[in-house]
Amino acid sequence: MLPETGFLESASPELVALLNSISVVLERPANIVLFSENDAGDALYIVGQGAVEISVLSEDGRKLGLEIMRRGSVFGEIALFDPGPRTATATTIEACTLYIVRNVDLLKAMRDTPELSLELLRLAGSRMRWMNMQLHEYVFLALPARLARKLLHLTSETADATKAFALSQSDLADFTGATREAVSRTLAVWKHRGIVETGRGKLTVLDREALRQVAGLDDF
Amino acid sequence: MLPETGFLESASPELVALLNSISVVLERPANIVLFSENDAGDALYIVGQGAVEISVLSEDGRKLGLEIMRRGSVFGEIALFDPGPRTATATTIEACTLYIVRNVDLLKAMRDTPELSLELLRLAGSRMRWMNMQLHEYVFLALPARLARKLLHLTSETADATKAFALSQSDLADFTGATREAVSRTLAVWKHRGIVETGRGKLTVLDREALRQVAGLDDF
DNA sequence: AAATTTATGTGACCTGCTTCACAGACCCCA
DNA sequence: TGGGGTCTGTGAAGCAGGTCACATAAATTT
Repeated sequence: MLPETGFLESASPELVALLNSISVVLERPANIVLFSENDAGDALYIVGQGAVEISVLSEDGRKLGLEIMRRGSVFGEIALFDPGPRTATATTIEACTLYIVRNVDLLKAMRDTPELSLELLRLAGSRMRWMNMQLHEYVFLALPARLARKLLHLTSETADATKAFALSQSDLADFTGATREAVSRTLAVWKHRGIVETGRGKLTVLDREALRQVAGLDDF
Repeated sequence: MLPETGFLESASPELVALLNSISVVLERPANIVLFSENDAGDALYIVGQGAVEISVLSEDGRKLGLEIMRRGSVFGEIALFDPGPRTATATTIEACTLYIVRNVDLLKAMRDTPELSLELLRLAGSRMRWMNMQLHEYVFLALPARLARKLLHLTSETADATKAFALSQSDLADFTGATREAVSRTLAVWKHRGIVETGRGKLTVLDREALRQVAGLDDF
């Protein structure tokens, strides 16, 4: 059974029922590449359990992490809308239960039930807004602000915000498009100010308000 | 009558007919803001004649130019898929003939004719691919490569590639996310190598192959 | 518990781009 | 024909972040 969080929370019962009927369950261990940039793609994924990292790669091997998808998140849907190569790479970072929907099955259903298309267009629109925000942040913000935003975002989903979350500084560097050293130095300053606490491979946010300030999210 | 270039070239006769029947013609002089980031948006635009610049702005007034839309281009469609604030600003840079399609009209038609939804989803998908490319270029490429790509892209649409095209260095700076000075220095090097020729407010590409090399588009 | 591996902290230097400053060049129009 | 904008070219200095090079510390293996 599909989860009822994330995009599916706001989806109609009809769409959820449809997805349940045409999706295939897939179990995957951690650290498996689900698909890579430029692969031919013909299916979208829904996360049931676990976590999947979405990233883009440069020719010379650099990586930019975009998002961590958890229970209820939908990804890989560009291939549904416009068949062609994948634009990002998806890798499990925890053992996962995934639901796969092949685009031919979904397109067939959409022809029968136009309402479904409208819901999926809404999904497309929200994904575009999200991509626009990524570009905006990357172009206009310096490293400290980008890092603060990523930390706020990535820790917002854990129920207990004070709990440490598991990402190394190298991972954070990938997610902010910076080097590990630069992240380390920035975190050192914040640690000194009591904003965060760091440990090997984990990090705890102590003062979200201060981070929001660094991120430029307080002045409006 | 709508143009039959750009997205509409690959659209079905049914969709073109529909758009013709529900669109409203709008004439606008140059240098008019059609809509701004964060405006409420409820319509998409199709360019009949002229040119429209799509850009995003930062809080502190900086601007990043994304694209110049010409005959046949469709823009402003995020508001169609997912009603909400505009994610970019659209400004005429030449006098324009535009066709406006209100999203309520289009959504109504889509409910009746599911095939139309599939075509619009394809539009959504291609726009996502394009945004992904923008992010990719901005994150992984240094100024010279970004500038080279923008020049190649912006001059690819003119039939005669050797003809000068009209953009100042400040405009190019906005389109590459750099300063006017940095653009000027880069162009000076290229001019010296015979790759481009510059004039006040205009520029001619003499050696597209050399630009492609700088852009990193030749090694594969 | 020693040895190996992997993550973190930090100094020193380098570089690409920004910022500031100004000098010329072009263009419009009085 | 000349005078005030608006572009363009270029120098000098500053700086954020990258690169390189280790030192240390925490986990993992043997």
